[in-house]
Amino acid sequence: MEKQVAPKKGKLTLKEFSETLGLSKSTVSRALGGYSDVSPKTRKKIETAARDLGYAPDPLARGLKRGRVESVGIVIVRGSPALYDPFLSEFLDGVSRSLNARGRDLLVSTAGSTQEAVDVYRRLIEARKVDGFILSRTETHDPRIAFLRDTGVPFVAHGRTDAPDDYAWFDIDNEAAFVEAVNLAAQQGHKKIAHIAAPPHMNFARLRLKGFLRGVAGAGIASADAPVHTASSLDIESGEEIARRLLLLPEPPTAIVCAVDLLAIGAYSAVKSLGLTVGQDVTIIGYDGLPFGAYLDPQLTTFDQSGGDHGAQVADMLLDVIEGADPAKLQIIKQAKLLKRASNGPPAQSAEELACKIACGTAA
Amino acid sequence: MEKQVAPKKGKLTLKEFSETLGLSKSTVSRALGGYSDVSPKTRKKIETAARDLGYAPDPLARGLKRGRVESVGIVIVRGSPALYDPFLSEFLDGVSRSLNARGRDLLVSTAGSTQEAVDVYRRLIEARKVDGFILSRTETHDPRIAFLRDTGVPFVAHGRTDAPDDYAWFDIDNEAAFVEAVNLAAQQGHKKIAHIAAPPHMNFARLRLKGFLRGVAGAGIASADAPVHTASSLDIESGEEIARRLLLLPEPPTAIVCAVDLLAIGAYSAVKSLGLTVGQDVTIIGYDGLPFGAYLDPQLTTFDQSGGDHGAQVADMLLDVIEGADPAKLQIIKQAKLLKRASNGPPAQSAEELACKIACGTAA
DNA sequence: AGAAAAAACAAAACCGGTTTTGGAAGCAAT
DNA sequence: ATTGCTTCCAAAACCGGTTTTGTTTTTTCT
Repeated sequence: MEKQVAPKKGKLTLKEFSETLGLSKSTVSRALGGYSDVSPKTRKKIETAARDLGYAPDPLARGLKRGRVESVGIVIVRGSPALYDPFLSEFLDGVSRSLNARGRDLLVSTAGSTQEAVDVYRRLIEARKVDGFILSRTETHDPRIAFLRDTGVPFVAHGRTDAPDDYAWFDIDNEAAFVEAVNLAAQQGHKKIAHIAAPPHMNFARLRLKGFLRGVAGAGIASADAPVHTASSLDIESGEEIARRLLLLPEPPTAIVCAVDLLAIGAYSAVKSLGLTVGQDVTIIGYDGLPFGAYLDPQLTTFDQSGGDHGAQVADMLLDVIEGADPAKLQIIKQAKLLKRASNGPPAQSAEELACKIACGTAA
Repeated sequence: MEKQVAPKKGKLTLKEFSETLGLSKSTVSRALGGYSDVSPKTRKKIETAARDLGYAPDPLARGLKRGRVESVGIVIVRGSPALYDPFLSEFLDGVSRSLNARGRDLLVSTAGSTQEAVDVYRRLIEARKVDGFILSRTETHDPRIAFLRDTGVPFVAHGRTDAPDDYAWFDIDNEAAFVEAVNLAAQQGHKKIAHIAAPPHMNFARLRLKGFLRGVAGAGIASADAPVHTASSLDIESGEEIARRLLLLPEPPTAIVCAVDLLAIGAYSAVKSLGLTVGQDVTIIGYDGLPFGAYLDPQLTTFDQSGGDHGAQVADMLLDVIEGADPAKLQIIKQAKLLKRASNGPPAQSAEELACKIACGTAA
């Protein structure tokens, strides 16, 4: 194979463009850049010609001088259960739409852990491939945020950490959502409500637990009647196993509030395998709004995520930060929307009676 | 806010680096570029110093001169049911890994249709943001491929079109997989096997149908005993509706081979709602290997996708094309792997008996 | 030993823009 | 009429590399 010569794309260059106009490069550049020392007449002429001839500056060359590349990055930490859920695709779609509307693009990379993500950040910064970052799935103590804050690179987090004071973030009010979930169950007459929590190093998990505890306290339920079990991994198996353990307690909960939908789906299995009916014997409430939840029997009561909107919002915030906005002033919290479906309802019997029913079922 | 001055990153520049070495820019650049007109001694010295001082050329500046940016693009066409499935995330992960291993990055954008995707391609090419593209979910007549072929920009398709001759692609042997699916059912004694097809403008759908037809012909089943219904959209509802229609035929099929898992999941609902048992009364076979399939009752027999491997493979191919390989010689086809689980089995009764059973059930 | 060829490095042009500096023309004030 | 300001445009430097062209030194050949 012959050594390949660059095809010399027929792109119109500033030099050529300005020559056909009979003006200098600098004048044309300044006119298009909106500087003041160009007469209105000349400016008009240049702008018209640019449109007609289809001139647009090469972002690469511009980036070299300006130090910006008009791209932002996101590093997805794999291994999380994110693979199951449509949230990521929707989120990326929203981000992409927002960015494209403002002439930017999105660079995506993956990493095995948040630590590894930091290495990727370092590489991308070093290589000058992005102007800033979007972070997703923040952890309670997040090394990524520490790193980016230190380097001074613009970023926006989707989700907070334990010290969400001086950077830009967008988050759902997880705490309020779980207060609401507990209230829903309490109002329907549940006296014993359990929580299957996610590992507390995920910040959302911490907040959901906090909301759960605030909810039960508010409903006047003793903490002994509000057992909390933490799942080590956020998958269906884990949900099933823990729900089963909860239901086999001497006094089983009549309602189980799950940190994420996958755990709730597992809980369905546990309830069914014990011969019970979801929504009658046991209320199950999830969180994530997985489309799949609508196909479960009965349909899962959960909270909507609307990842697209989040993505768009976060991307917009990041562009603002890149353009100089104060990150500490860009902090947005949004309420989650309850999707009330069919997996919740008044308890068919009390906890004691439920325990009895379970004992009979498993004995049989 | 004051006009912000570029922070002047402390990056080591070629000029500085070569000066500390007492050499010229050109010599240093050529040494690191592996050119021959540098003495071994000098080269060694330069390479060592580069490592010690952490010098790396700025990709932006390099790209400006070379015409390459060390990034490739992928435009995801939204609106497809892709949102449900983990394939996309896994695919992106695979792509990203492969690219990063070779020092490249991935730029992701979204579009509402393949036509719109072409506009995005045009913009990204014009803006010189990528060196090539990865296409996913090819259609039978794909405008994206026509466009990219005409412009001469390197690309690799994940999936073929109807005329897969002169470009690089990677595809699963959809046809063979569906022959296998039919054979599986036929060998277990099914005499009447239906296919819920996907819209034929998706190329994989065309090939799966082709495989299905070849399979039934090979099994000696008359086409009257192998009804094909095409789903207008690839979702659960659609699968349920069509499966229901199939089962209410005078002589219902005892096995249903579905083009994708989502349709199969819908078929489960139809079977169950008619009081039948999946895997006994009716065999259901899917395709996609959605993790969710393993949690259905009974577990869904389907074909594995392993999106990560595909992504990695496709990315590698693209880099080869960018480096000058002949696209027409890069065409890889891979066999799908059957995940034999519990939704298939010998028919509990003949088609006539099944019709009877269904009639009783719906009457009751 | 002298000419030709090869080796090793340096200087300068270039990629395609932006930004700083410079300079001519036009007008008001002294 | 000279000085002093603006206004508007052009020249040149710069961003940080790569590549082409030049030059000096060393080696090889007759």
